[in-house]
Amino acid sequence: MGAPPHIPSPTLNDVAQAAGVSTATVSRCLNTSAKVSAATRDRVMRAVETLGYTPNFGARALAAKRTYTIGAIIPTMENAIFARGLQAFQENLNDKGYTLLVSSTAYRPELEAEQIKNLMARGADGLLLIGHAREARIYDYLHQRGTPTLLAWAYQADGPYPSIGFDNRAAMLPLARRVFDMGHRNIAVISGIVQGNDRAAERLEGIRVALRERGMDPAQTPVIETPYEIENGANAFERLMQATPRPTVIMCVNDVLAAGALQRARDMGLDVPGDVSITGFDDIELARLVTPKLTTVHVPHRQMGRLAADELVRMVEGQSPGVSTELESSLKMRGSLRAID
Amino acid sequence: MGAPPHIPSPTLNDVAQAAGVSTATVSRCLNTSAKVSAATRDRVMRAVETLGYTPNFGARALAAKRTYTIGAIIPTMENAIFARGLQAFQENLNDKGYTLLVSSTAYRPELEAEQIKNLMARGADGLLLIGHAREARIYDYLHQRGTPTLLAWAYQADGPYPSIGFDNRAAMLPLARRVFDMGHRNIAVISGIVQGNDRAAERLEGIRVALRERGMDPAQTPVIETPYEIENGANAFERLMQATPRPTVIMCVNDVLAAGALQRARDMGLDVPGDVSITGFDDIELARLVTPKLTTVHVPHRQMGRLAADELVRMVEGQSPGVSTELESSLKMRGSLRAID
DNA sequence: AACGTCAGTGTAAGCGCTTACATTCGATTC
DNA sequence: GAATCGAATGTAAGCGCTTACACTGACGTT
Repeated sequence: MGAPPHIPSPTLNDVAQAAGVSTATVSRCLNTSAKVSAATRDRVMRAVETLGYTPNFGARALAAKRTYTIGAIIPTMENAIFARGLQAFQENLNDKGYTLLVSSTAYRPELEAEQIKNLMARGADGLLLIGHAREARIYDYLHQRGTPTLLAWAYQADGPYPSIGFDNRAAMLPLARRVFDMGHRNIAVISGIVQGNDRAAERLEGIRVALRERGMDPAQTPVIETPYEIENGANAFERLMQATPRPTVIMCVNDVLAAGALQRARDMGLDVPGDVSITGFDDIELARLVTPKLTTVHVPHRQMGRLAADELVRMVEGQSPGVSTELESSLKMRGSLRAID
Repeated sequence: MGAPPHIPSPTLNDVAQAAGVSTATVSRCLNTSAKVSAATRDRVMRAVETLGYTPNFGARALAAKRTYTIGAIIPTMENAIFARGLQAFQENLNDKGYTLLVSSTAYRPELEAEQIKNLMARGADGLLLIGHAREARIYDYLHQRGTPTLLAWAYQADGPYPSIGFDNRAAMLPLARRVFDMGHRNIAVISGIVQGNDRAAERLEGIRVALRERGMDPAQTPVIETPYEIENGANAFERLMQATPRPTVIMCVNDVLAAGALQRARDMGLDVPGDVSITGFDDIELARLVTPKLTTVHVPHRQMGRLAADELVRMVEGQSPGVSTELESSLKMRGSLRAID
């Protein structure tokens, strides 16, 4: 190994000297592209190349008050729910010359405020947040700072900030209705933690609306709230199946919990959908990997991510005050749901 | 909405004025904690609170040449291979007062250099990279800058940088041997793209070593290289199964590809392991979700992430020159592999 | 020939922070 | 009571960059 030489990174000034110009000219070459003669630009670029110069991000942000960085805060990186949408978001952002900074709250909403501050401190030009449910003081802070903010994974026409996504309640409704139409009357639900999570809350509410439509009492329907994790879905399933009479269908508010339920069903020797039906929500890849494939609600994650990037950049660049977009979801009927005969 | 007031963030100076002290004192309160009287600290902290002050990260980095930020570059965020290990890495880092910045190359090694520069420009104090395979000039750059760097997900005693992980070849070997012991002679392999990916390359090599041990010619064994994606695993499976004689086992270098293979097997009406066995590698959650559960090689991802954070922080803080650690992997026999009788 | 114009370039003032060094002042020592 | 000390605080010099403004000189105009 030997002692590292530890050469400090070359600075703008080093480049300027090497190219025989002022720092202003180098900066202009690197940024505004215009206003520099071709000959000079060549010389500068060569110097940049030779020295292996990379602009210091902090210094640049400090001077320009602009970072071309967008921050996103999601509840979790561990399961795939946000991965695909975020990937599309990032790709689109990169195409537009922006960089994405992601941070996760591990489903602890109380951490969000801190993470927002962190991203702002790092100079984020705009923010992508998930869902609507958060303390008013966070919105106050954002509004005061004038930070362009877009809410995703949930659509709400009259929210405090523009949003892009779908109406989680309305999206769950057709699935719940279908479940009834197939003859199920004994329903149990595995939900995510509803507190601080409007997506989960709305999906649950969608099921309740359907129950009421059929003259049933939502209070009679067993619901287990549990953090989004496969194992938790499995445990919830096992508990729910102990009720008498046993549910004929377990509706889960997302595919991850549903996959856990399915796994436990198999481990308990129960046939799905023979002994019990299971439904999910999101239509992540996992839904088609398990056996039987999950009946679920398809959400256009990629499209959502792409559109979110479009709109957020427009907001950051002052070309849009922030427009909300509602996306369509659709039912995916697969093997895990069967009619009661 | 109304026009946003757009109040600029309060600065250190604002806090200093509010507390009636100099900026130096405020800075000391926030950082070195010592050297400030209790009374003053109280006053300052109150001012910080009142103003909702958050230090400007760029300015701080610029002045302190220290960011308490660690950068990590992984091949992909989309599938779970790195998620768990990285989660543990991040948690441990946070406990130590560091922040993690992640960026992904989408399995395009040529993007890595750029991302490294980006993370360095953002002031990363240290770097976590995956595997050993990369151009020498990247190592040169890192070495010249003296950036503490740790390589993970692969162990190599004599690599250019300290590494933490396991010997991918040695980890694959027992599984391959077991496959032979169970009577399989007609083997086909689905591999990730080997180019620029030493993990995939070594795992593949592990299989070849086992083949040679049994006096078989690795050149006779069909191998399909394909990017890590479920769908690709599925397609590769279908192609491999067209060979005559048909393989009795498809060994995949990771669980994601194996899950794809399994899915396609089912879609083709083939029974696993009745008609064909399938094996994976990594033992991610997915391996236990599919039916049948995947026989695979278990890798202690969480432990790896945790230890990586320990060591990298030690390196950053000058307490360690960088020590490599080899982790143990273990065989997980599950339903997707069956003996030939 | 005198002038205005403007593209190309340089000068220098910060951006918000940390920290080496200087200063202050009460307590301690002789 | 003067000298010494050290804890607490202030002063101010940058860190590497962007950008408003100033400057230069070649060109076209009149």
